[in-house]
Amino acid sequence: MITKELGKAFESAEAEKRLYEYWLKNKYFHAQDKSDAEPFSIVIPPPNVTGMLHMGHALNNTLQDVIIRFKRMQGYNTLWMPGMDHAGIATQNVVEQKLSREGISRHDLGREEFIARVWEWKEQYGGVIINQLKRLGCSCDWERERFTMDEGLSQAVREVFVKLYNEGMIYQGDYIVNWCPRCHTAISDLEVEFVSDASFLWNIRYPFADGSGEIVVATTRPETMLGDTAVAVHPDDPRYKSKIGKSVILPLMNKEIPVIADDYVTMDFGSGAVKITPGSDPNDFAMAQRHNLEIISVMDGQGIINEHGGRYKGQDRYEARKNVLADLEKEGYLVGTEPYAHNVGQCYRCRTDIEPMVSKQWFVKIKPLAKQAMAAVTKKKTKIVPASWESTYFDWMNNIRDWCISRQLWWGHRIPVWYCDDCSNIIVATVDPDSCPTCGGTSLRQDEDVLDTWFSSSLWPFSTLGWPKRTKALKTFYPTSLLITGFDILFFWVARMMMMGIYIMKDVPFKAVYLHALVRDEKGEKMSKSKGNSIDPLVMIDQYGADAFRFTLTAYTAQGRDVRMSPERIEGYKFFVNKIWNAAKLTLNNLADYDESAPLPAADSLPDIWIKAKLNETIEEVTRSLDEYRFNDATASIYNFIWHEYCDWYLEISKPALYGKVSPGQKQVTQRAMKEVFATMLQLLHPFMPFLTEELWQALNNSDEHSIMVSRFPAVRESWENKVSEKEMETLMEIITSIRNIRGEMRIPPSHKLGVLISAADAAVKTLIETGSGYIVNLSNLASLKVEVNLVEPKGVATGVVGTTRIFVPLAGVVDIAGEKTRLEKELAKVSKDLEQSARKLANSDFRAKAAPEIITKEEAKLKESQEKFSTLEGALKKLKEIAG
RNA sequence: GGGCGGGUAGCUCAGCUGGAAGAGCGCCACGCUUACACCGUGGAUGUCACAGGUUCGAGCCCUGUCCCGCCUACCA
Repeated sequence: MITKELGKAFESAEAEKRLYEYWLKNKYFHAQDKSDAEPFSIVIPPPNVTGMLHMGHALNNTLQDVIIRFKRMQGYNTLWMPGMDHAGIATQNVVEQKLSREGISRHDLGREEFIARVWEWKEQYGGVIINQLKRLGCSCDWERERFTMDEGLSQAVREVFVKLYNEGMIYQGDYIVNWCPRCHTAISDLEVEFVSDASFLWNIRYPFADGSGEIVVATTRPETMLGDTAVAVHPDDPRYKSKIGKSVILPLMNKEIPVIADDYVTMDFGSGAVKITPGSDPNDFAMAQRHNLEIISVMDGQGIINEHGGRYKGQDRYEARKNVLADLEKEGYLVGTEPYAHNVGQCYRCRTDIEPMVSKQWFVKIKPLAKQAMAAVTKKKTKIVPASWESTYFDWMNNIRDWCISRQLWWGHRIPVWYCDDCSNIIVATVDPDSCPTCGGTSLRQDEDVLDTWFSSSLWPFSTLGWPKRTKALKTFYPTSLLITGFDILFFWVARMMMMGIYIMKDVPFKAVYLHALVRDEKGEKMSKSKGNSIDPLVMIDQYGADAFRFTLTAYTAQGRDVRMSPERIEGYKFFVNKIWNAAKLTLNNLADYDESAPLPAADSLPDIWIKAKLNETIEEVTRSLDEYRFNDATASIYNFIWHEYCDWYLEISKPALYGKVSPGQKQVTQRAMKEVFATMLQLLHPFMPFLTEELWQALNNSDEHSIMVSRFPAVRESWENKVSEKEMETLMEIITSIRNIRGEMRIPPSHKLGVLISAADAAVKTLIETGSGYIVNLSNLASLKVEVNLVEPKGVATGVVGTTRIFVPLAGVVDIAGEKTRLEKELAKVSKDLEQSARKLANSDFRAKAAPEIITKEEAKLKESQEKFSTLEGALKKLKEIAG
């Protein structure tokens, strides 16, 4: 048969480009809206439109592609839905920075013009990551690519908002929220990151208004005292019981505030009294609501003290802190300062310290949604893998607070709420209203805020499939089969998709979710630009090829473990690619004169049967591993098969047959087996190394008519199972290894062809060895091989033992006898340790009484083997000593 | 403060339901054998963090301790 000639090495860069285009051209990535085949769908975790491919994306998308290609080859109607996220804050930041280089702000442009600029930016620079995903080999259905801000998805957002609003699940109100003074927007609890700050605890004296002494409070944020509206103590605190209801004078502000009692206060912290600033602290805000306290905001949206801050007006919050402290000191109110470590909340986007502020925001009532989302996991409607994440999921859901969904940004889905200036009616609608349905007035103002980006992301599994339209795609692919994502967005995204999917679609968004770990550097540190330890995936692809890179990521993915990426390991798998390439060259070269149509002259030889049995086991392992998302096991299994079974043994042992040194018939039989095994092996490897396998598949078939990616994934074949032949082949392999071992240990030069004698325990073993003698002679470089049943050990030989078989390598004239003596002694020590262990176990009556029968049988066999080996080695040693004298 | 994960060969890590400790890299020796030196053949290397316990049997199960990560939390 004709195969394509292969070059010296796999040219990954050239091949990747060519083959990806080939796949696209043939629409192999495209899923059918309607099909007889069973559907299998995954939605991509949409990368930010501003994003550049980093290691996290590379890992996440490689795993998705592995599963998608695997399922596609298994015959499913496979959809991998791609797309991007509009990333409200991030994108707005990028465009604002660009504008500031031009010397303008978004306010100079106005809202409409600014948004137009963002779209312009998106068209020009946005979505580079899509092309980067293509370089990884991702087989997404690009024809379906969606964007959270596109028309359909925006409609979905409105529909959901209106539905939630109408059903009382969305409300608006003045509450304390996390405010970022730099981004000028509220953010959700999740978007706040806490960092430890080595600061101070300042103790401040608040005198009683009636002059009867004072009360000392401690704070980490003295500047907020400007907005204090109470001092709280524990109701049971004997020190303060009598003071409850009295007033203290707020220093610097000279106003009276009450002393109240609330069991939120911890008696044994500090003085047991705490200042209450409802406008600047969420706990204090809650207390203010319980006690009907006045709520004063002393800062504006930029973190600058406003008119409620008295003489500090106009000062930035850090400057105000300094001045407040100085004044307190000066006026004798500062009692003490102690070093204190506490956590400061920062904006996850820009690292600015968060300022808790009271403002009017929109919220989603979350408890009812969370309840359903938990039930779905409890009832296994959605399976979380690894299951250990379930407790984290439940814990978060149980302690969840209402979701603040409004953002004071311009880029995003504008809240579909209008206010009528004529009758102050509120209109919540999916379509922009022209006039007020209540009074008919036309002066309508739309709410200025946009929605949290995660709001639209939470709809992703159904909005991308066409909802609110009832599309065929939606019917076919929802609920999706699987979600693969990093555990870091379990709350941000996974949990919210669960809630929205169940609420809107009345069904879970995905039947399973696989959470993978984070990619770190070699030292285990999180990769980041600022640390300078990040590895660019694209550089890795350029350097080692996408296949080696993907294989590395997959091989690193053990459940529940961080991925520590190092270029050395990628290089190692590049060597694996090279190994496969060369094995392919050998394979293909030896198929040149193979006539597939010719009748088969003989049955498979022992190595042929063996390699198929091994391949069968590999198919089973790879399939099971992928079914269970045990990615590292899948790669280990296939790596071992290709390198150590196919290359190291099968190809080597088959060479004589392939070179026609056995018989013409045998050559053809081996060609047939080799071709089949090689082709199957490529298919097994395809999900991990799509480019290399496609290239070799086409070379093997000398055609690009049928892509490997739409070929049928190998299935286990009962006819390939053969435990007996496997065992026989293993015996031959062990004999070969034993002779090689003696050669190596005894420093017998490879050029020296040995004459070996083998003693078989019985006629059956003798026949086996004789049948395989060609393999043994060839692979252990022998001049001659003689096999007898119970051969008497000759003098001056090195002895090897394989089960009941004894191998004698004459040493006369080759090496000194002392070397063999050392080798035997070493071997003997090892065996006697095994022997002792087994004997001790079997001598234990409890073991015999309680262990499973098959374990006992196994142990007995082990003992027998050790005993035989021991006596053989001992005998050999004795003989050697006789010679040596 | 709670929760989770981890501590196995020099390094990075596997080890699924408890039954003779594994891989890759590195290391040592030998080798240009007509696919591959990005290779081949052979070899060395472990008180499985520590202390108890359960069990005939523990890297794996239980208890405690010590380190190291991460997540979460309203003690000012």
